[in-house]
Formats: sequence, structure tokens, C-alpha cells
Amino acid sequence: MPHFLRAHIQKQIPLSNIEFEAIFQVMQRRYYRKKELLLRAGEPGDFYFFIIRGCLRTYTTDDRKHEHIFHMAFEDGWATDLFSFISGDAAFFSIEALEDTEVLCIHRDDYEILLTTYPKFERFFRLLMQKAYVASQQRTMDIMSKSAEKRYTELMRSHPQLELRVAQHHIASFLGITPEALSRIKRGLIEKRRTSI
Amino acid sequence: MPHFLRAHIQKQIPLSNIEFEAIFQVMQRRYYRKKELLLRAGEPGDFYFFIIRGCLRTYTTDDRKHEHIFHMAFEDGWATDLFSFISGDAAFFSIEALEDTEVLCIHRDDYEILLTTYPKFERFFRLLMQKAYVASQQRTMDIMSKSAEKRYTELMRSHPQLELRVAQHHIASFLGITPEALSRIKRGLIEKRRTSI
DNA sequence: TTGAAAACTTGCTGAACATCAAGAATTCAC
DNA sequence: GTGAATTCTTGATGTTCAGCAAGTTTTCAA
Repeated sequence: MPHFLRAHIQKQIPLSNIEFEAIFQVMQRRYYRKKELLLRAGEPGDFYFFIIRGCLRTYTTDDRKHEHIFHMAFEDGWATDLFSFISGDAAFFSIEALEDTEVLCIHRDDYEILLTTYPKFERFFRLLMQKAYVASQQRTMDIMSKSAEKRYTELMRSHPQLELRVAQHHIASFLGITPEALSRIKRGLIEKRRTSI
Repeated sequence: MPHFLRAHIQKQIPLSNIEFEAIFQVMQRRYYRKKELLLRAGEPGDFYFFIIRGCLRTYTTDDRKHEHIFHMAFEDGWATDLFSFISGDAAFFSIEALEDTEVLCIHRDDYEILLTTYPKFERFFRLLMQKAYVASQQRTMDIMSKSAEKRYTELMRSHPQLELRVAQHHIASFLGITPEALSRIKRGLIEKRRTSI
């Protein structure tokens, strides 16, 4: 599996063998079963997870026991509670495997050492953070300015594989609506298509 | 004004004179009048703005001509359309001065050169991105899981200075609601306090 | 394979907030 | 200082989506 990580990093920056060895040595390989938690809200989120195979959801549970999915990640993606990862404080998010999932994970301490030792990784993670921040911005603005139906159709267009791999109530949670609302939106879209043909 | 920027950076990382000179040399000082645009959506966002004095709002205008504020920044804060800044593509956000504002701004090209030349700045901006991303995460989750009233009271608690410097309809837009809705929320809170005393 | 659990759908009702319109208060430019 | 523009408030009404309950379909584990 090392080559997956290497290929992933080299999409952003060139990497020498020495540098790759440095990161690969501190990344632990782990396996999680479907429905298993990688992180429980309230506990410290000590690891940054890189997904080799499978799927993770990052979510919160509010005071009314309702879950809200912030992020879903697949192969070649990353997941963590970033606040907890950088501070060591209690995590706000939980992370759950939506499929049997294989990850490489790096501990906060190793991350700090790696980045101060190798400027290349400082650069790599700066680029990663920039992209994640841009994606989060876009998500915030979508929720503020677009209807649930529009968010759903755009998500299906940009990530058609989601429907195949993720339960509908998780997609609803990611969109910020209830499963019932999503069910009705889908019916509405089918109606629309039927009457316009 | 150099010392403002230097103090700001040194909150995160130590800085030599040479390094500070390197960044200060490529940061242009600019002044904007209240209501003036620093960036217009659709044009490329070539600069990253550091605020010395004043206040900026970063917002979008949707297809129904409604504005949605993504971010407000004050002294010691940064503002840009990050996607446009890193890609050179058309900006999604506009940026407007809410007060007479004085900034130091760095051009995309200088930013790239600075970060590849000085790993310290790679680190500084990595830390800046991390914090911005965490804040954006929190904002997304607040909008998804909290009522407008709760978001308002929490915002006033965490940023009491906002009410003094920013028009109420801008606060409403930042909260993701209409000015009318915020006006009613405020009345409701006063009612609550009155009846509970 | 089958029974239980989970996921999805549907109808009904309600809450939160948007929209529109109009008046009151405040701010701003000259 | 004064009129115009902007901002804030309030009321009436509408839309979107949440909440709840019950039925159906699908998935999963023994």
C-alpha cells in the first residue's frame, strides 16, 4: 500500500525516497469494520487518517441526539477532527467507517516532527489545508444560499458514486436535511421529469 | 505599520529580520474607503489582504441578487477569495470595506515565491489555513445544527464588538438570515429577559 | 432461509424563517 | 441643519423543511 500514499502526495509535490520513507515510517496501517468508530466525540483525536480503501463519515451529535455529517471521505482522501488533532483537546466530531476501511494514520506528535523536519511536508499539508478550506467555504455558502433540492442535484452531479456507496439517510444528513425531506425531494424530481417528457 | 504585521506573524512563529524584510517588501500598503470593493466577484482575486485598520466583509451575491456574507475580518485578520487567489480563476466572492480600511496585501506570484523561498512562511500559512479551516468547519456545523437565535446569541457572546462596528443587516447576512428575522429575534430576546425578571 | 433490524416512503401537522409592504428611526451628504 | 437615503421594525402571509407516526421495502445475521 505504500505506493498509494506516495502517488497521492506526488500529485501535489515531488518527493525523494528519503522523504517518502520518513512519512511512511510514521504512518500506521489500520483496519476498521463497517460501523466501527475511528474517533469518538469528547475524546482526543490523536490521528490524521489517510484512506487506502473504504469510506469514512465525520459527524457531530447535537443536544437532541441528531447527527450532522460534516464530511465524507473515500480512497485517496483524508479525515480527522482537525481542531482536536492540532490542539489535543477533546474532539467535537466523531468519525465512523461506512464500509470496511483500511487507513494509514499519523499521530499528532509525528506530524509535528515530520513537518518541522521536512519543509516539503509543511508545503504538502499547507496545500491540503488550502484545498480543504476552499471546499468547506463552498459548502457553507451552498447551505446558506441554495435550496435542499439544488444542493442534492448538484451533489449527485459532482459525486455520482455517492448514491452507490452511501445510505440515503447519510446523504440527507450531509445535505443538512432529514431523510424524509430527501425522500420527498427525490420523488419531486421524478415527478418533474415525468411531466416534462 | 510594519510592526503590526511582524507582531501578528510572531504570534505563530519566530521570525528573523531577513525573513521579515522578505515578506514586508512584497506587501503593498493600500487604503480603501468605506463601501469600496477590494475584489469584485467574477474578476481574479490576485491578492491576500492583511488588515491593519478597519473591517472587511467577504460575500457572494446569488441569482436572486441576495447577498450572503461568508466572513468578516478586522484588524490583525486576513481576507481573500482563497480559491481565486491560489488558482487565478474568477473569484466567487466579493470583498467590501465596511469602514475606511488600511491593508497590506500580497500578490499571488509573490506569495508563491515567498513560500518556496522561505519554509518559515510555508509554515506560517499552513498554520493560518488550519485555523481558518477549523473556523469554517465550526461555522458550517453551527448553520446545520443550531437555530438562528442560538447562533446570534453565541456570536454576540464571542464577538461583542460586532454590534458596535457592523450594521445589523450585515450581522443577519453573516448568520444566514434576513434582517427582518434578526430584528424579530432581538425583540424575542428582550421579551424573554423582561418576563424572566 | 427467515426473522429482526434498518432504511425508505408517505401523509399529516407544525415550526422556523422568507417575503412583501409600509412606517419609524437613524445616518449621511451637502 | 435639513432633506434624502439607508437602516430598522412590525404585521400579514407564504414556503421550506422538521417532526411524528405508520406502513413498506431492503438488508443482515444467525
